[in-house]
Amino acid sequence: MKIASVIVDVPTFQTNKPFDYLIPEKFEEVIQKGMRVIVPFGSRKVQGFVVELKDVSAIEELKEIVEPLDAIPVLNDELLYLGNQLARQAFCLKLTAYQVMLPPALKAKYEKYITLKKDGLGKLPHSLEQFFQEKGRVSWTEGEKKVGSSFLYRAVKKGWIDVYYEVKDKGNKKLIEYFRPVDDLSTFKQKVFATSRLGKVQKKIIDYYLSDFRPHSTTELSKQFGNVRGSLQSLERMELLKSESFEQYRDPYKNRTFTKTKPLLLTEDQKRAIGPIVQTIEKELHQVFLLYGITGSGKTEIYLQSIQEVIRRGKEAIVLVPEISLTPQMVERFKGRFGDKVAVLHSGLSVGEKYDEWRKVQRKEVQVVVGARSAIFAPFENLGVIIIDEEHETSYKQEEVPRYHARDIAILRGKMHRCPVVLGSATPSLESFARAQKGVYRLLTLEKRMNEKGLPDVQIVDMREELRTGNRSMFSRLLLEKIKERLSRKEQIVLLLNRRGYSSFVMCRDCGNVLQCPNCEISLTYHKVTNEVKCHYCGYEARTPNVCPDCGSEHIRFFGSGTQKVEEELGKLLPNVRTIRMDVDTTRKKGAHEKLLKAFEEKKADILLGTQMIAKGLDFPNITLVGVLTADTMLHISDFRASEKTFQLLTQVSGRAGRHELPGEVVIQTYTPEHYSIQLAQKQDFRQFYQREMIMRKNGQYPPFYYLVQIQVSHENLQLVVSIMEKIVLFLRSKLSKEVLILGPSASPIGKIKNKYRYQCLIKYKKEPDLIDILQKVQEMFQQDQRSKNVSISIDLNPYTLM
DNA sequence: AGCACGCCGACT
DNA sequence: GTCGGCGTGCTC
Repeated sequence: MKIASVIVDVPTFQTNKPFDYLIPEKFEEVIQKGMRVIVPFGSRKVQGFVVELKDVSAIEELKEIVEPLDAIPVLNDELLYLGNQLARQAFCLKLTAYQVMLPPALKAKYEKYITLKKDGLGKLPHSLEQFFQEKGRVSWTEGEKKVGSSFLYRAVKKGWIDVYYEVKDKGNKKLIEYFRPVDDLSTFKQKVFATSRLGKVQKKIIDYYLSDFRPHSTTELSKQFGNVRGSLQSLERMELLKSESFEQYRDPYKNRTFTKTKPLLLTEDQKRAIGPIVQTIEKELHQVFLLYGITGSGKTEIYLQSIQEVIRRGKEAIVLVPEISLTPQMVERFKGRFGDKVAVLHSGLSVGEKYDEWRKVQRKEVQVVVGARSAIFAPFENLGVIIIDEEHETSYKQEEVPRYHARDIAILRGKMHRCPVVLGSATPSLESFARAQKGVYRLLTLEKRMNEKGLPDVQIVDMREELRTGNRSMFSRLLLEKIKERLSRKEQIVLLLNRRGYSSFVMCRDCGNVLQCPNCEISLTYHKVTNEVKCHYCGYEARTPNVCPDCGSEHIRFFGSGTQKVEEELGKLLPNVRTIRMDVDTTRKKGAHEKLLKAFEEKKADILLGTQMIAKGLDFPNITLVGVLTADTMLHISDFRASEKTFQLLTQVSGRAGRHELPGEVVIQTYTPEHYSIQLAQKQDFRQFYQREMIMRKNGQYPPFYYLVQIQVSHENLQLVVSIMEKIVLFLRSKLSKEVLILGPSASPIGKIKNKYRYQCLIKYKKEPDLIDILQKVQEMFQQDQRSKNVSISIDLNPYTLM
């Protein structure tokens, strides 16, 4: 095995295949499949993944691998297989697939350097030459700043300077440096005695060691005596002390203690549900379960006890939760039960923290991973169960390039490990429930709430009626009255509004002109605090104009209400009310989400006002009222899942009220009270909603009756976009079967984003065995355009947003 | 991605 | 006649 096939870190389709390299003799024992290596590629050095070892290559002249980057492969055989599968189904590069499966810390960084050649002596500007004298080499960016890139290019041509690349090995592991005495105490004393001269600081350090004879960390010593690095190094040279480094994990939960919990006694309902799961774990069978349990019915306890069984058998478990509900509360439940057997992976962690948590898995120091979508790639090798909580959540589908669904990966892994996959939800996705009905998944149900409490009382308020009777505020009389009632009882309230900012659009009352983003086909949102209008798609910001830019009229008005406006209106109606606002704007900073929730938990506010991010996971005993300000905002977007999403959101948010001793109430305000998704959310009747919605989907030829593929082309040039899209559709029509429905080409619902026009087509199909290969061809056919003209063609299997 | 090579128009 | 723009092809 002297040759390694390597996928290089060059993100283009042209290089999306293995390149062969010779393994130098000194690394023959070291280099394995799945490791990262540095290889020469053209004129530079790049990172790569070894995907195969072999003895012969079709290529005549091979270059040698420079060096390995890992001691243990970062991708095991299963992950390599998953990566290839992912690349195929998500139409992405193998490289990209490997990268999403790994923590971002392992992604290579490159730095371009220049060095001075003999011929360049005296030819460069002073500022640059000085640099060379000081450091010997200069980073390209630094040099560029000094003398400009064109000069540098010329200097390279003239042979004055050399350019080379370095793969930056980021010291990812956090090391703690210790100094320990070289000898035992008596030898140490003798040596000290024999040493003729000791500096002042050195003496202090020696005394410290004499009083406490054990290793001390550099940080500890520095705290005592100031900056002592130099002195310590001298002592090391005198062979009194010796430095040692230990790796230390960055523990995001280090200052938290978790109260140990014991398995709870299961209700009859729960026992019935967990039985089949445990059986499949015991028999080592693959089976997908849909655990349908109403809010508060104790799904988490079933997860916990299934995992317990898995751990007992020496196996491992992955638990996926939606990012947003990965709150301390959730983490606490798992850490409380399984202690340090748990690693946590979510986007709130720093790059280093993620890397450390990931490595705990790699080194088999933990048996459980709780995490968001990408945690499905946790490198366990002996999985006993995979759990996906809130299975219906759209955040399990990655909307960027590798467009994968965590559920699909979970099932793939479940098959390979012969273990169950448990999908849990109070409002399952239609797709999953339909599969359960067909027997593809096995349905398990929890129909009762654990505490035997009834579901909260839900009331619907017709806002048209409110308008007719002269109430033009955002709050119906009923909701306002109930808010006041809770305030006087010192109970807490959650208000949901699905729109951030102040108002959703700005319109001129004279000419009807709506302020639009200059780069996107989207109306601008008014933010009062900064008096700006913003585009939530491209980030465009501008001062709010005083007059209409179209007709010059001063009658510019704001329509629709966002969280900012509601907050303001609340302040006017109830002057002393304490409100916490939670939306993308207030939770941008790291840890802000957590902090706001904590403040609410500690009753520092009466009302929690937020967008859908508050709908999940919070479980505070004092919440007795949930208000949904406008239930219809989501209903009218052009999305075949609009009703489903509305039903899910209303049901989920209703579940926030009255989870404990105090009974809960929910008020839903709407302009379309007759709509079935609102009516059935009131009754919390999932099954009936399912029946109704399935009829709609069947008529509309949507999932779960048809599978969907979205192909989207975007570019600055509209003609180009249209012509490519047309060619694609023509090609598809010629290749796909007659039963397939191809819709389009048509402009995307948002026809332009960031100055790029967007066109799309939709494929609806039931069975199309060659589909992936045909779509792969589409990708290939337009490779040239994608590269040279910068056209982007995205193919999305089972898309979740059709915007 | 980065780089070389080749072709073309524009300018010293 | 040379400089520099871009389209194309190649990197084991």
